[in-house]
Amino acid sequence: MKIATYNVNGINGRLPVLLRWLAEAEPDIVCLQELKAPQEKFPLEAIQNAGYQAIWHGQKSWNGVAILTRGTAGREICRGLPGDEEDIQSRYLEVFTADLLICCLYLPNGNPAPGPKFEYKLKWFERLSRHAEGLLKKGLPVVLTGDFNVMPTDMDVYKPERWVDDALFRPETRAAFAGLMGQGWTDAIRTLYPGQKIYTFWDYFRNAYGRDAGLRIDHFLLSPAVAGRLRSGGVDKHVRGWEKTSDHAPVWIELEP
DNA sequence: ATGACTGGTGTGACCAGA
Repeated sequence: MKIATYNVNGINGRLPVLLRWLAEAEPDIVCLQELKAPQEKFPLEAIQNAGYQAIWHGQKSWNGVAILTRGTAGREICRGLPGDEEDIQSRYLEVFTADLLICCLYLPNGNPAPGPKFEYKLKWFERLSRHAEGLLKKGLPVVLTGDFNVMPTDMDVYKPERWVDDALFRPETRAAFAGLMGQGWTDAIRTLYPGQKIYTFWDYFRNAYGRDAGLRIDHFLLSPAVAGRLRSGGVDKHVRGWEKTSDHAPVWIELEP
């Protein structure tokens, strides 16, 4: 069972890259973020022709998340992060498939910090933690994955001192992530590669990819039952080097059957 | 310290991303 997460940064502009990567990587389940497309502009036909069913939550211009499943369709459990009726941003989607609860998230960027966007990020994080704790307490087999917009530790940033005041790396943000982890989640990629430099995002600016000036901000958090099934994982870094590519690379894990 | 790049929107002296 291969599960992937990929912030595509515009699903329609990225469609050739996405289809090429799907054919190459052959993941069973894919969480996508930053569709940047309204609900009716999701390229369902192309996705279906590639062999996938899709459940998605679009939004004009920004955000947007989707969960693709190979072959059979998943069952939608939750659309939008619970806890704030007034939050209309499309950043969270939950689907049950292959006996797993797949939670696809796009946590707010939060810059500039401090400010209202950073406050929104921290509140969103609180809501996520509350919801995630509920899932754990129910003992569900959960894969909580997506673009968290957090570098958890110094190891996850090419130059930590340059990022200490950034919303992705401020103490409050890292503390929120640490609090979430403290509930009992397993950071799959860090578990597989302890002590290694491993990035999932490279800025379009300043030849960041060429210099390997990256960040690790796309994560897989596994509930205890799922963590015991973790076999392998990685970042498809080469995809970041393709033409017309996203600033993120796909990240994936494989679970024992 | 600043700005560089990209997608979407719509043709902006735009916004937002990270």
